[in-house]
Amino acid sequence: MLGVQRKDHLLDLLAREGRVVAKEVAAALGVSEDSIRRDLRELADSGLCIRVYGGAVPVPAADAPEVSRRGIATDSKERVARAAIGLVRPGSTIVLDAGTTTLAMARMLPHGADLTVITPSPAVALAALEGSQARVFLVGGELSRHSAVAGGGLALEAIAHLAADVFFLGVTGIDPGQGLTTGELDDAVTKRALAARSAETIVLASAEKVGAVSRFPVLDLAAVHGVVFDPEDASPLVGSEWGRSLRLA
Amino acid sequence: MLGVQRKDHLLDLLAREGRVVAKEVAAALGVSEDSIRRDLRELADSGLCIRVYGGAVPVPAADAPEVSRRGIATDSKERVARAAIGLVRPGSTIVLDAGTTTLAMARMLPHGADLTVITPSPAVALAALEGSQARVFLVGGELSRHSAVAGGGLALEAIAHLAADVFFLGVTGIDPGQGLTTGELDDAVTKRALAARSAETIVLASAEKVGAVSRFPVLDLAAVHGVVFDPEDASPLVGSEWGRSLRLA
DNA sequence: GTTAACTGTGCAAGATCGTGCAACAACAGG
DNA sequence: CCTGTTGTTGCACGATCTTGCACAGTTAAC
Repeated sequence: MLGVQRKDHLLDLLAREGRVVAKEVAAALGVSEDSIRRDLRELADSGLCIRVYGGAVPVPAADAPEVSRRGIATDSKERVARAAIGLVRPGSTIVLDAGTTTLAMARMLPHGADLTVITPSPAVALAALEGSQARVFLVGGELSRHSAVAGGGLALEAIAHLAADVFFLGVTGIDPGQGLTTGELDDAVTKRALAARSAETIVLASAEKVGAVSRFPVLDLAAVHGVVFDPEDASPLVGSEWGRSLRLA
Repeated sequence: MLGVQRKDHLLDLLAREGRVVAKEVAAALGVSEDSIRRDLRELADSGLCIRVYGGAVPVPAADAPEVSRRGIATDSKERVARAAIGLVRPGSTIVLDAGTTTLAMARMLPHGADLTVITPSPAVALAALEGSQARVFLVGGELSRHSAVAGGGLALEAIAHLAADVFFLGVTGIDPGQGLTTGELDDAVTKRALAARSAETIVLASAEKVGAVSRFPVLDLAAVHGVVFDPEDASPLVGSEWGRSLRLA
């Protein structure tokens, strides 16, 4: 029995029965449990299954990479994107962050506005190229598996040589106390670098972000020049003095 | 027993049983395991099988949904992509050019092969990220409006700092006299830079490219290490001495 | 808290791999 | 017919990989 056949069999079992018990498979295939455990470990390392005590289970759909969530935009994100589009000045150079809100923005870019778009997100880049006449610059780097955005040293090097008028920043948390936060460390670094090379930074604040806090800090609220809230967001934070001051900042 | 007969038999076994064990076949055919191993190695180098410890397995078919969507009769680009996938060695770093053939390759990348993928195409990058476990590096730069591929100074600078094992090159023309050609000047420059940073360059030659000539030269045929033709391409060029020598180059 | 099952690691035996080498056959040119 | 060349084949050998076992640490269950 070839090693690859064993792994195929394991993946097959995983798909058909939703679980694999190391002991059972070892007995069924006539190999030692050690080999099965080794196989499961390797499959888990490749992200093809999840190791659990006694065997393994398939990768849950919820953990699927963000790429598959592409295209789903809540109404709130659409409204924020539309509002942000109003801030795009003809002839300017803008940076569009990765994320569903900026992806929505990329699809709404005005025609004939002589825009230059810079983005670290391949999805946003393609949307901007297809949906507008803008020149599109793609920031290179290693793509994060979770949010499909370029980051790392290569990206920082490229960003250091760029300059833009407005940076439309997407984050996962916007909180009066904790400031702007995101779920990936590398992503936070890239966002800061983009902000540093832009004359203005504007945060896109769809409803579910307001009041939320993620793991890694990106910027202080004082460092941004504006926040675009969802005009229909009824959150008390948006209506508060905090929200108002940010909106006008 | 002639060498070609042995290889035919191996391919037959591969197709019928889904695997080949070197030891078994050697005993069955009455030749040494070395010869079988040599055959399998050559078949693997041609992309006709995948070498594994103990024997070999067939090249994995394209993803099931893909097949069902497009029917059994995949087009020339799909067949070339499939054949090229067989040349991707586990653990290696590959460059995937922009184009529909390389896009098909990105969708077929083997799981759990510990690959690193470098590409100047956002569409290829997203496909690779979505369909495999590979690390994906995106080459930045200005996106050409025609083929959505990064190019220009930024791209060249980024490419200069990369290195890869194999570059899967897509062009629009492959001609014995004119060599490899493409329709955009900037694109040709990018392709050359990628080839210069890769240990090997392999050209993807779907049927409609063979014998065609485009405006801008990319490389001489002598500069590439292999050409993947469509196995079902009946063009006289492919069967000619020219096609054969390239195929084996 | 105790017990049994499970896990990762180190290790040694065996299988397999790639390479270099020599023997041999097939072939072209003189 | 002879000879040099080329290509194939089997063998030897060191390197690498896989596998099962032992053992100690960890986890789940009772």
